[in-house]
Amino acid sequence: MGSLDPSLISGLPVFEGLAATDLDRIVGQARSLRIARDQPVFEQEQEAHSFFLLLDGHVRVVKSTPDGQEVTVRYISPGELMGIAHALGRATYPANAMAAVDCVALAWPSRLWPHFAADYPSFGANTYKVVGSRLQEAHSRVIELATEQVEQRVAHALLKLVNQAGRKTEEGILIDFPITRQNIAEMTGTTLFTVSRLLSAWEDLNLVKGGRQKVTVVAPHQLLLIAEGRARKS
Amino acid sequence: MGSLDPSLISGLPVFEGLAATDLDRIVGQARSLRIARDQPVFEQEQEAHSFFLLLDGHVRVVKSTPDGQEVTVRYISPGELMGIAHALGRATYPANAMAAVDCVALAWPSRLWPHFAADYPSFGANTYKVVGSRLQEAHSRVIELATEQVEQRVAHALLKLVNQAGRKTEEGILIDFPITRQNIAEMTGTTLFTVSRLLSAWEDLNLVKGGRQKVTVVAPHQLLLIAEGRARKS
DNA sequence: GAAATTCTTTGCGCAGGGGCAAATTCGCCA
DNA sequence: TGGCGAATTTGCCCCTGCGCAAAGAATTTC
Repeated sequence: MGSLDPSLISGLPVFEGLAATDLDRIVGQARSLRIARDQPVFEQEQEAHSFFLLLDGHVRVVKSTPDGQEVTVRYISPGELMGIAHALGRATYPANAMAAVDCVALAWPSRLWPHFAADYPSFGANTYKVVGSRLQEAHSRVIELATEQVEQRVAHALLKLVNQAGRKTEEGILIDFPITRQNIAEMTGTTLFTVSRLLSAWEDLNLVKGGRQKVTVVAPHQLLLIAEGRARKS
Repeated sequence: MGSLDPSLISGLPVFEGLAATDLDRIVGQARSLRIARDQPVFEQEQEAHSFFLLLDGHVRVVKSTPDGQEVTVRYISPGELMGIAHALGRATYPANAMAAVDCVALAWPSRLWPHFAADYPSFGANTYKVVGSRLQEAHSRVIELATEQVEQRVAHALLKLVNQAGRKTEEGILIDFPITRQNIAEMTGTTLFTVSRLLSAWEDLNLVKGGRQKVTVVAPHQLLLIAEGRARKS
């Protein structure tokens, strides 16, 4: 067990409303681990032996279809839970999780999950809230996919990324981990070609700035207009 | 309060593991209500005053986008919970629910929800399982929308409907409530025109049998081939 | 029973966006 | 520093599936 600063952890939403001593007991049972970039945190269909709290880095959660296509379910940011299969009533992980950059996480054996939920009601309630809000997110994505054009969806995806992992630079807001056109395509249900074309077009309009495995959003407000389908159609 | 047969209710998954006396206390606090066809059960953005258990009928849950498009989130069948906004940490309903046929439901005031979850742990656990499985369903739909063609998605939708609300007839399996091409389109992110064309084509192949607000699946297995993209592409 | 509504079908046109190939650029590693 | 592999761009083609309009059934209403 490494030397983790509890003050960094106690402020997290997952632990809200938890007594300090309870927090200690929970965190005390975790092991901390480091995951190198491009290494899996857990894998689809594997037995869900652990659940995790990401402390640092970014994790890409991807579902693979039987025929080999991949769909990115979400990106995990620091402070978020992942691999909580047991909170969904599953014994296996529903997706692959890959470290997008070098990461640090806490891990608990899954068998502790029911005890935590029972012994520390606010922890239980908090994690169920997580599941609830992910359900709402998922519904939003269904609606986006069902009603929006590719251009809008890609714009939405960029804005989401920037809000959740944006870092200010002098050029604009940079997505703070390596991300390929293919990755963006997997988030939006399109192809890397179409994403590339869109980014090129937006770069011409000075809305974004591209780069290898890199996107910087220059004009978020304009992008929002596109995302909402309110952009002037040239 | 009407005269409801508790034996019909005690077998439901939501109440699994619940002592008979606890079940009585829960059901005793419900009011039962009848909802006429095409009447709302609850409406998007309304304060979530109640949550419901559908006893009979079918309810269509639809989300409306700001620009007026509608996406069907799911169909509720007898025995299922609906309007459980509070289990998602919401104070308002996230969608519109319309009775697809005349329905009977139980309703509890939402403020009882936390008490139920606390006082009857298996009820709490069961409902969280519901949320968990709906999250998984939602992810499946995201994947379908992101990776499958319209033809596959419509085939999937029909099979889903038939599994959840199919009634055997001499012609095949009939979807047991009125459903329009438009409704199917809203489930699959396409247009009523495309759905109509697909159904016409499938009718020519004797896979389904259409009708006004009616669909009968004649050859589920063939339809499954289409749904999985394994149909011979003529 | 006639009219009005609602749902469905189908033709026609076309654009959004996927697929593929080839060229190019970038970053890394030896 | 030169070369290799991965990521990206772009051109070209074409097909899926949407939009619209108009016509045709099936129901409901008066």
